[in-house]
Amino acid sequence: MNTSVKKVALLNAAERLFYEHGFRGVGLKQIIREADVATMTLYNHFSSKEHLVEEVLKQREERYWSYLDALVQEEYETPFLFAVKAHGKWLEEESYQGDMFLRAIEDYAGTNNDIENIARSHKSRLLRYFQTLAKRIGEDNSNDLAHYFTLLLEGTTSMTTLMGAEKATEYSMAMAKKIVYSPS
Amino acid sequence: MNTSVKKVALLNAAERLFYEHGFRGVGLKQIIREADVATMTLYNHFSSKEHLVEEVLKQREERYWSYLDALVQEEYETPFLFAVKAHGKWLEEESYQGDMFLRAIEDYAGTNNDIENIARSHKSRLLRYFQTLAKRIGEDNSNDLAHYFTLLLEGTTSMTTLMGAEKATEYSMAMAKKIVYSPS
DNA sequence: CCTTATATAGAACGACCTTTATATCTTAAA
DNA sequence: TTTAAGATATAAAGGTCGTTCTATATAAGG
Repeated sequence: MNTSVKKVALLNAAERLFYEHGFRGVGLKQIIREADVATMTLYNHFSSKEHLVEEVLKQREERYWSYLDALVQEEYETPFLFAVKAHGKWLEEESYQGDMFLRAIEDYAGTNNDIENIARSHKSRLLRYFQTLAKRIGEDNSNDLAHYFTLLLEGTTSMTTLMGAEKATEYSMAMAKKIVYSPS
Repeated sequence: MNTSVKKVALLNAAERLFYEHGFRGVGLKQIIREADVATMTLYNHFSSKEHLVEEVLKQREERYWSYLDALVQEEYETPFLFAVKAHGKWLEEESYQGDMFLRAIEDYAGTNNDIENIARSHKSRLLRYFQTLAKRIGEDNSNDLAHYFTLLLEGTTSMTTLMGAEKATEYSMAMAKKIVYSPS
């Protein structure tokens, strides 16, 4: 048994609470209570709150890419549009209120470099993902295209906070089509 | 003298610090120190930290619209593109690291409705602004267009955190042109 | 059986937080 | 000159925070 059931409970409770109320808006006491775990159990698995934040971010990144990969590979014809749609589904199910990684960057910038770097690396991976897609298509301005879609997904996430994932995705899909089927 | 010099110092210090480290990442002690003010002076002007947050948001909203209005009216021909550019300038000068209103919504959702409502009303005002512009143009799908540009600005703000305002604005301007000059 | 890992409850620590209280000082208008 | 408002310094209350400590319990593996 590599990962204990208690550690999983802690990570899940922490991810949910951090996402709902922000990293600084949640105390360890609350996490411990909701994970139904003793104080020292937390400190046996994570050496500090900030290390817990790091692990939560890593877990969320993994979940995000698993979710996206699984969906995107269903449809291979128009990977760009499908990525937008898949991201929209992720927002609907798991990200109704902003982006945890962006918040981590903002909350810990200049305070905790480890946390900030983990969050930033997730974001650069998103850009790299679109760059790979764009090159495969063989566009001449593939780097620009990748940036457009990164910006589009970021915008959709923000809009989700304002009007829900369904409407946000509806608009971002329409924009995505304009971008894909538009002369460069 | 309607607003005292100390109150202004408090609001400015608070806005800067809240923006840099988040509402919960800054204590009143730090705000008081950097505003060079006594504790009771803060409580003479603001009845609590959360009320201070409200006033900071109101001040920032005013500054944002003053900034945008002043610039947009310089060029009246293509108001959409110019709004994107003006927003980019705002990002460059005052918003290098995410959006304060979005953070307020996320940090205080379910905790403080007053703060959340102030932040949300700023966002709905942004949408209304674009709706007005779109109607003036006389597009048939003016409501969609307004949403596209709201999403575009939100995306640009997020991208600024990731790669700076200059590059973010460069890409969002290119996207804006594709959207404006694209068949509906 | 013994060891080791994992878990438990509960108290306590010092630091920091927001807020209130008290008492003094400046200043400008009435 | 008196008065009232604004600002000051200092202290402390009351709470929460992250973290550590102690001491005990359980269960699986060698």
